[in-house]
Amino acid sequence: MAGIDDNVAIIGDWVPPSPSPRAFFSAMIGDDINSSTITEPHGENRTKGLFLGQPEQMTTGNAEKKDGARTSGAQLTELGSFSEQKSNSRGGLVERMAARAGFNAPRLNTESIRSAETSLNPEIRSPYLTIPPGLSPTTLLDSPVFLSNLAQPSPTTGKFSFFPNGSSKNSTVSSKLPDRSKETFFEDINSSSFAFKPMGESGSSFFLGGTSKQSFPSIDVSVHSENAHQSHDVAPTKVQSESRNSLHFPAEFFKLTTEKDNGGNTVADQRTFDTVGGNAEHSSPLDEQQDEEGDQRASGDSMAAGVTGGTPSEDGYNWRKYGQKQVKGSEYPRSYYKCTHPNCSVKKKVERSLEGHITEIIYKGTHIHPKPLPNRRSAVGSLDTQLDIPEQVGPQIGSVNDSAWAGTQKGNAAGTSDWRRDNVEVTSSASGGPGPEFGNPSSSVQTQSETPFESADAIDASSTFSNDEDDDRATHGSVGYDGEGEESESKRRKIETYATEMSGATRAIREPRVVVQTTSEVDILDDGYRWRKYGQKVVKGNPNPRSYYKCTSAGCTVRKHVERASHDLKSVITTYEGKHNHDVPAARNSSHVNSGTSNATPGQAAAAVQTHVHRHEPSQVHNSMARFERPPAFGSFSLPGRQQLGPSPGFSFGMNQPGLANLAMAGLGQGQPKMPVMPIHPYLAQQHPGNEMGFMMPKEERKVEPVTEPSLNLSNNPTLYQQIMSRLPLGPQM
DNA sequence: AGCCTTTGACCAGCG
DNA sequence: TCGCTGGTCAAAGGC
Repeated sequence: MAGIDDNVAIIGDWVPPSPSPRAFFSAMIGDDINSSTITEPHGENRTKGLFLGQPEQMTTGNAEKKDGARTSGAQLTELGSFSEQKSNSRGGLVERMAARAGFNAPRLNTESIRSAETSLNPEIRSPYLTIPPGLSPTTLLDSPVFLSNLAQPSPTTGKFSFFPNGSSKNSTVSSKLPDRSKETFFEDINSSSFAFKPMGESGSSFFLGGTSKQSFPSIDVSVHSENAHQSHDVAPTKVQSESRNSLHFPAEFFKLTTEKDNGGNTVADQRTFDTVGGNAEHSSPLDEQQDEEGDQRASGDSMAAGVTGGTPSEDGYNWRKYGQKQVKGSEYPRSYYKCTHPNCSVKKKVERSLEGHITEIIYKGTHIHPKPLPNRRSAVGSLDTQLDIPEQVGPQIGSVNDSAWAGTQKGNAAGTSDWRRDNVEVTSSASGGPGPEFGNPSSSVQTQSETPFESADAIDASSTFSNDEDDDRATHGSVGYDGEGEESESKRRKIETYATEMSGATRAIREPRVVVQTTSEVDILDDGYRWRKYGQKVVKGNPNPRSYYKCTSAGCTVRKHVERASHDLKSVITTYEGKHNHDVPAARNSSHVNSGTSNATPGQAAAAVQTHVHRHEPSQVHNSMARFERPPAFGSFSLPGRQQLGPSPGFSFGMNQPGLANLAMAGLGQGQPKMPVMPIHPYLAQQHPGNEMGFMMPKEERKVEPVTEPSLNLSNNPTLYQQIMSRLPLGPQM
């Protein structure tokens, strides 16, 4: 594959002029790394554990082998052979899939990691880099010092002070590392069986597998592709930086990559992995770790979540388990999770050993939101907890291809060949795709818009955050962290500031509640929309059970609960809550599961700019301050014959917040809904077009109970709710 | 009150 | 068409 070759070539070009990364690393942690070799017989588990994301490595290695003439640098060679060995060390499904697909999807094997970490053998320990609490391997990766192109000093620079062995100097050293060194640094790590020794069960292994390992290799691919196709417009250094969040990649880069992806799976795959892993990467490594540590303490599984999503909540995101199954060929039961964020369709499959250790995690999709703030009630899907910080909002890649785990993001863990293919598809679509996501390579790819650096710009615009990836993360992920831990003050402040701004918006986006009491036996359940019952409960005051429903339409956050009136069993009280962003599904008979295809697709929604309640309002579209709808130009991004990738067009991203709006405008061009835009309730948009203060409005619940207006055509259920909603007062919601 | 997990059943794709 | 399999649904109960 050209992509691979390119990679190799690039890699070769990047032969480090500076001290070997290994030497560097060695200096930090001693000779352990050097002493440790891939042949070190520490058991298979160890080997496996040490090399999460090996597929990527393998790819690189294979490529190298494939075109050894182009491969320069002992490191690469070593890496290649090493990868190969890894490959050998790991058998089973992944390999089979790899063989079948010609590609190895990264697979997170936290179990292995655990084994390694639990080892008491000093020798085993040696190759590990012990990271003190508060510092994650990804922190290193994220550190501005690795962003040579980012001259700005960052508070995060201090992260290295936490480097093991108390080598504060490490920080200095790292910062001085040539880009190439940086890159090779990790390669060496890989090749030398470097691993971050998990702190506790969860361990940092997660980072290694999910972030460090996967993101980097994949990055390499992207970079290489870029270089190969882009005349090296992007300095390796820069690329390296990008590896973490792709924020600074020129649009062309993504475009090229995408194109390449279309033609070559390898690149696409790699990139995809980035994307997948990207989710995790969005978050600040440091914060993430900190946050995760807590989680891990509880579950003991691993940080895997963060990037790889160990336990449902360990990765910082909120997940709802919707199924579990013993799949054939799998030793352990597989659990299925969905991100509880209203508009996020990310799913993951987690296999756990009997001990509860995660043995495999496969992500599908890309989070379109930052990690929810910890320490808040685990609001599943709650806007309060999961800020709809649009940050990445752009396109909901994951949702986009829900059709079959397409769009997938193998988070870190990775994937099967099928997922890989999906990724490719996604990527392709992304190439035309809309919105980029911060820190998400794939998203970046998607961005391929005309505005280069949109991501970066967006971030910058966002402000207060410096433009380095760390900041980026702060914007995307850190926001979701409480920052408990060693987080620097400055960073904390930034986060807080951002969070504060976001919170304002969050309050503003409180969705209205409309209570509708029907007097007929026609249950509003049959209101034309598709609902999924997710709970039932008997609430006091009413002996009749209340059923809870969520709109099954992708991207729709509308919920409702229905119960019979205690005083009149014929009366059905339905309480709607949420914004309502799509039209009534065309066909009631369409597959429920595949509602995504039957329900208004994002594109459709975009075109119509309709919501359950508010179908009108062209003004919404034109209200630049109120909604951030996908411009027509985005049409080019939509995938022919498939669900549109990005955020649902009907998905409204409010930008009422002056600051945010400005930022958005400053950093993003039209059609680049990737900036921090806040979802805003349609009411706000309607009622306060251009009202920049709209988002400051306190949450409010509108209640219309019971609905008694005879004018409401109850017989026409599909429009009942709309009628009701449309009749709501238009006054300010302040 | 709201959401989660559990778990058996259902559904669709595939050979 | 049938059986297998993976993925999802949804009732019930728990947190």
